[in-house]
Amino acid sequence: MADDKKLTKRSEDFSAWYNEVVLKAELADYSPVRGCMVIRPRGYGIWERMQHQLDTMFKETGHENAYFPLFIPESFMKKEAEHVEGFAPETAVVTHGGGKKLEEPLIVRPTSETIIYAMYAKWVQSYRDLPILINQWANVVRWEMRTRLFLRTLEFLWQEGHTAHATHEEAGEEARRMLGVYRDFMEGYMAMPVVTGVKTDAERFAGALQTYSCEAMMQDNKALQSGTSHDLGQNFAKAFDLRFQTEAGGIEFAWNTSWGVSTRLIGGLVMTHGDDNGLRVPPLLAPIEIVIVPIWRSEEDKGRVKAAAHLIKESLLSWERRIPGRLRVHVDDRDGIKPGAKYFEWELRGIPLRLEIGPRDLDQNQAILVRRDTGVKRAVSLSSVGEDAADLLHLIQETMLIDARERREHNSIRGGITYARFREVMEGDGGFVYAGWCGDAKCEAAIKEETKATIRVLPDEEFRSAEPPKTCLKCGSASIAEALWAKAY
RNA sequence: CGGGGCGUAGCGUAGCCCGGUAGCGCGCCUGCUUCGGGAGCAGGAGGUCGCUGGUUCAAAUCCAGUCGCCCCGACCA
Repeated sequence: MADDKKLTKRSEDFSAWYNEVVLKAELADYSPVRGCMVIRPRGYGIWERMQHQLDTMFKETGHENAYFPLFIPESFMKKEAEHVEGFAPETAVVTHGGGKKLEEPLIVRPTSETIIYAMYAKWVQSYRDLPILINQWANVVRWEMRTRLFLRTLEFLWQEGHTAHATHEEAGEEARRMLGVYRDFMEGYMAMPVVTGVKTDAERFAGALQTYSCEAMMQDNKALQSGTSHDLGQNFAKAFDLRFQTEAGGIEFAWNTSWGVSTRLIGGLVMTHGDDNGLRVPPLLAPIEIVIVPIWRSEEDKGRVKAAAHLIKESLLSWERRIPGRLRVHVDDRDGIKPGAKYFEWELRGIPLRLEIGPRDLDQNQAILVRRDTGVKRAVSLSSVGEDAADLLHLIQETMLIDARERREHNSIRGGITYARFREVMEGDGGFVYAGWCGDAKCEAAIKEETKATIRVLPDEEFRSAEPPKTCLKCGSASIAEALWAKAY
């Protein structure tokens, strides 16, 4: 049945489409544990490439990796009032170990601020010990009510950077710097454009002074918070007695930041780039960039075409490209499956470039390159296939970002929207709406109540409208900041 | 936790009202023919019908209970 093979269309049921893509492209699968998923090799391969690139960027900005325990003493969590209040409802608690009740319950980390700053307090005596710039790659647990593959699971993988500084200014710069790193990564590698800005009180991280965020627009026009960076001020330093002696001889509390991105990014990748044929992976993150499909009729052709396919792979692997690393190539020479079936399979999995080689091509010393993003086919000479493939991959990467940005702008509304119109938009197609805000949390809450839309961020300057809004979207009094409103994941 | 739905082969499902040998599609295995956009034919493997109890000569089917999952609402990367 042909219908069994087709995905639900995005326009029919976006949520069903998303689940099918994740499962059928073999990125992840449901596990026997409620709310927890298994990340399969094709999904984990993308995560590994994300990790590698981010890790490089963290190192380039002076950070080192370390590892802190999974378990956090309950008393640690309780030391920062807002923090415990924010996370208590969603923590998993270990009460027994080795068959005995523990004297003090252990929290399975939902995030590691408390244990990390407790350790920093031990390591820091003087301003000479600062800054501390540490990142850890870890799993965390948050006991969510409703889960979605990659977007919200009880356990997920992430990185959390934790830094300590001598001045607030330096910490503030760090928080902004890492937000910039996230943005560069999301746009440069994921081809996922983001709006950056600062969160309102309602959406701020529990225990932070300021939370900065990257917000991306998914194809259903909802916002995905894809990375956050926090200026923690001295809140945790005070809770954990993280003090240092200044150059002048006084004693001060250190200033902290924390910042993180998670496997949620994979969900963002799917919902940013996927189409009705399946996943589309930007080349820079694709574990396989090029799949070679040999085509044959006779036994005789089969031999020579398969041999040619492997030779082409060797040729591609030896190509010196401008970016680090070799081309990542796979030859699909499985017997008993027709080429067409292979095309559908690799398209579903989102491989950016397909190379078809058949007897007729071989006779003409050429191959066919097919782009996953546009479907456009092109014949190339076997003598220049490496260069052509590398160029196309580069072009695909660029095109995906441009297309995603165009889609976002097309679904963004700016300038003088009435609240009635706003409600229509949020009940209809949704999107990003830039509008004024009076600064009162009551207006924000009322809008959330009535439309489900929230302020995703107060956008950074480059994202703001040329003409600043004058009045609050809700109450009509003077606007103190332009806000980006949207429904969110 | 409130509302709605569903548990039958790896996946999707029919059968249930009206009890009586568990069926179909996809996938899987073998063979032959195929192979430039989801192949065809032939043969084959695969099921404690979520679980427990009850009614009955007999339960996927009727009754009671229970567990799990999915969808919609309040929290969240």
